Amino acid sequence: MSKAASPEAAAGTTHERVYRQLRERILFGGFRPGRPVTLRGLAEELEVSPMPVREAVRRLIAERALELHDNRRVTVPAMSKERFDEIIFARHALEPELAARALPHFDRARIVSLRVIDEDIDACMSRDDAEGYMRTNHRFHFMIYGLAEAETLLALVASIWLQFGPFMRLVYGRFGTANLQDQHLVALDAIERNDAAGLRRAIAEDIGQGMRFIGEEALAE
Amino acid sequence: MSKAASPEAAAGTTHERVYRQLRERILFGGFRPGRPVTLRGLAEELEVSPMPVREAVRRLIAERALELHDNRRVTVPAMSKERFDEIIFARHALEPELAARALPHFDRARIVSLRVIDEDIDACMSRDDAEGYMRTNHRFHFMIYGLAEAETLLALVASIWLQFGPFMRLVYGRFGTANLQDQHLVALDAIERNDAAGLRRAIAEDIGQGMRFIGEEALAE
DNA sequence: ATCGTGTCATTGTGATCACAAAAACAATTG
DNA sequence: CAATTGTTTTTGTGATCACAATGACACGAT
Repeated sequence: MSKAASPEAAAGTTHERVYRQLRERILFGGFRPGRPVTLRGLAEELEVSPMPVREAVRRLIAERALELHDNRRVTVPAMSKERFDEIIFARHALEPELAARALPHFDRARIVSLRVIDEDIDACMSRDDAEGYMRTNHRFHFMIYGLAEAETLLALVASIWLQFGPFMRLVYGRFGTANLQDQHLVALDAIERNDAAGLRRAIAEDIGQGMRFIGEEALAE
Repeated sequence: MSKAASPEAAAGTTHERVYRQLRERILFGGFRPGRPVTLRGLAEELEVSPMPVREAVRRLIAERALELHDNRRVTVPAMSKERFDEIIFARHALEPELAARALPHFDRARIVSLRVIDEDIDACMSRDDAEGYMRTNHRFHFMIYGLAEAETLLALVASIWLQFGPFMRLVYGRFGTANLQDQHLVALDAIERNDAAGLRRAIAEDIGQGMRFIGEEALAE
């Protein structure tokens, strides 16, 4: 058993732990786009030496979750209309497929926990809990995608989520989450009916609607 | 002007140079899949200290061009039928779109140089020059994709190419490139006719045919 | 011969230091 | 007061060292 583990190999190292912490912050809104991120600053904050931070940051730069400017300064990338458009396209191109591939691997227990997650999402939305909404929404999608047994595609999608995470947070923080609709019930029904085409449509619809809301609110041209 | 450059920021650093060298090797067949890659070994070979190699390797791991096992050993990942299938899907999902987006940015000069590249490809194929074929084929595709002005999508595709590069090389080295067909002329004609749908089809066809050849030869189940 | 066992070399990881470039700040000038 | 210059601090980069874990290898027992 010397093969790399699915989520991540070489677990237990410091830079792995740092990587996860930074990743969480990026996904769920710990960083504000444009604000510079310093190695020593993070190191002190996370109480580790600058070294593992360097490796974690370098990795996040490669995943396009952070951006290295030619001043050698590192920031969370700002969103542009063009970039946002590319992200929407990539999500539409990959995520419905991932969901469809996950379909055969669902069982009763997984569907139940997916419904529980969805209820959490609704709860967060109604109490306008932006971070909670993002966390549970992320969990909902990646619980599905993770069942697809398609690591390569999953990695692509994970990288994409890292890229619009901070921006999404910004929008929800400004405009609230209360007037979002829950599109996930349609997906859940499709899963229970084992309806691949329906699931694809539901995921695509969820992406289109959620991203349209964000785009219209924050990227008005 | 403090924005990051398109291809890469912080150019001129040692780890950037090392990164490019390793990337070249991976794309065009310097490494054999499964063979372990050591930091100190590469450092000595490239005549740099282990430090920049560490950063470059970490970055390539994040791009899934290298794989970090839980023994903490780094290798070029082996190809599997499942992974290959995911790669084909992702290429079909992204590359035709990139080509279509590049279409408005073509001019006479670019079309000419694209034809020149295509002639080089044919030359390499007929003399069974596997590495030359891969280099020119890569240049052909990324000259098109690079015109799309879609950095986010381009990065996804670049990562995918890094993942099947070493495997492709293995196949061509074993079975030769002589019996490949040139599918690029169809694409070139579509570009000249400004025919987006036709270009999409041509790129998709090129992917399907090339990958099918590789898959059938090397991944017979 | 084959399997265990102990030794030794090699590896990735993390810490620390040195340095040059960049940014932040202060003093000075118009 | 605004803009500019000069100084100081902070930053990323690269080098080197220490260390624990892993792999390679030779030796010996069954």
